[in-house]
Amino acid sequence: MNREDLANLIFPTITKTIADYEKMYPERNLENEAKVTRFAPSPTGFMHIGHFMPTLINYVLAKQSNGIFYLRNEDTDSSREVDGAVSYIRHVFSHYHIKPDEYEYKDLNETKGLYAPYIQSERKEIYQTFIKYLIQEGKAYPCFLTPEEIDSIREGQAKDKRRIGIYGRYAKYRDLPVEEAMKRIKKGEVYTIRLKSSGDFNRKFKFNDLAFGEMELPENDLDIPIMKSKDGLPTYHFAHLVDDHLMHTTHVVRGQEWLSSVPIHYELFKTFGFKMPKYIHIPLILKKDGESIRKISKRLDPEAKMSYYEEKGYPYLAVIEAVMTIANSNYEAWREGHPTEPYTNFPFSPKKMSASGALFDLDKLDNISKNIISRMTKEEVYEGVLNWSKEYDIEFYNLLIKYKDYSMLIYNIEREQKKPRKDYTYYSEIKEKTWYMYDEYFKDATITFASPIQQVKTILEEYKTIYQEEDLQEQWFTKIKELCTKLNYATDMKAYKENPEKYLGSIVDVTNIIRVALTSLTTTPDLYSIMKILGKEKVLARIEKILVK
RNA sequence: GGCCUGUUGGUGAAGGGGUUUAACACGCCACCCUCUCAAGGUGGUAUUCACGGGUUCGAAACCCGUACAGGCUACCA
Repeated sequence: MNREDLANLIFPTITKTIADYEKMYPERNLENEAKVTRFAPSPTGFMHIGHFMPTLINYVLAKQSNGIFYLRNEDTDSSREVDGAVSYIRHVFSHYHIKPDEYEYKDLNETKGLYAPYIQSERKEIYQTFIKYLIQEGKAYPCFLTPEEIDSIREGQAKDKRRIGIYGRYAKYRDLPVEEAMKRIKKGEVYTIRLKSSGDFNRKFKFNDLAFGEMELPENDLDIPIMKSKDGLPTYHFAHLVDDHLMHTTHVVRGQEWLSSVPIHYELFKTFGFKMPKYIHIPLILKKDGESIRKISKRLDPEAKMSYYEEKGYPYLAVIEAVMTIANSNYEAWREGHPTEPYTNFPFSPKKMSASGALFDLDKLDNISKNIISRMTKEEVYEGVLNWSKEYDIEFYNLLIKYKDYSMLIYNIEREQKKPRKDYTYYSEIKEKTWYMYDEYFKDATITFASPIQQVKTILEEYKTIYQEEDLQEQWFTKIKELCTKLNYATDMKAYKENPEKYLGSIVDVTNIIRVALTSLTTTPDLYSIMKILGKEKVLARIEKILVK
């Protein structure tokens, strides 16, 4: 009886070798500097902003180096799996125009890429081949510790203030004779496979993280589980080793919470003699909660969910720009110098990444978004609102379809100029800011004036007589001033403020009466533009409606 | 408890020993412009870089300690 027999007892159906798989998944044929990156989520919840940042960085790194960005589904924990998590990722990717070069969508029966399967639960045999090798080499062993035993070990360690985990003398089964192990397995005892660690916790090794720089970490000496008893699937650490080796990942971009697992990964790669990918650990996105700061939470913070941004109707690029700004401190400066280049051209530098967690600033996002919308053409704005309303406001959507050109005129107010208006922050806001332009909504508006109704009527009566649709802006404004003079309103605020008792009011009162009559609101974009778009018929009808009351 | 990482305004941050009386952007405030908004313009907004020591002619920057925050410490990823 030897380790070979033990390996065969545990994995009777595994006949391939590691070399076989390395042949099946050969080196990628890419340029020298090309980076191979991946987004490898576990489908245990819906994608949130904390996933989005690493996704973007991975994507940018691959794109700008003519490399490969692939999607891998890390579904090794079936008990925590959430329905729809994978299709939601697909949705987010398509919403943000992120196209993975390789992926596997089981529900669509769609696979792309030569390193498939990209779903971990379908790679069981591959992992087991690697584990079998370890057993043969005596570098892994079946462990018969029960959960209860492990709990009591942990309790004991905590009580004695010792390091917690299965290592050294706590690793009860690491030196169990092969015969004994086989006997127990044959008897049907439940076991997990653990790595037989050769590390020494008191020894340090040097590790270079591309974001954090060089650091010294203690070697791993934990006999970590690499295969679960329940279904023979590997744990995260082991799957990471196998997949990133076979898929030839060059750069792993992941959240900082993984930094403390590096010693495990280091040992795993060393054990097999595989080259480690480069690591870029990125800061967490945090949230201020009263006085304290914590990791952003899907449960507590609506803005953590990717759906938040879609529902509000931020242009997809606004969210990307905002995240890039957090990810790399010199992104904004680069953007200023390259206003029209795709963000994927940004020379991303891991060294320029902050090492501490960052609060996600929604004000900044709003500002970025406003700027992006202000630089769009009227057609692009229309497209944006249309797509948004199709999902979230079907009534408005129908109106937009009906009044396409008319709506675009509204979006074009003060747009085609050097410094365009910036009043739309996101698409969901546009209806709130333009509804009065549509009779369908305006008919139900309540109209109240700040000035006495007699004054209102006088002004509107007079205005009706001077209003000419074809007037140019300057002509229109001259007429307004003449009207002011005629009715004893000051034509400019300075004059009015100096002698308020001399006048009935100022030009502001006059224009605001017209504004309210036409829109029901006291704040709108330029009145002249609004009237141009409404057209003579609507303008007069809306004025008449007030006069007859 | 152990290990790891961090700490510069309200936010993201630049800066890695003297050119910093701390850049830039967002926010906020004030004023200007103005038919109301949105913009735009001008200016203000950290008595000083978590704290305490040290090194130095000189420290936000280098060293040590402390505090605080976060992460990990699962047959979760």
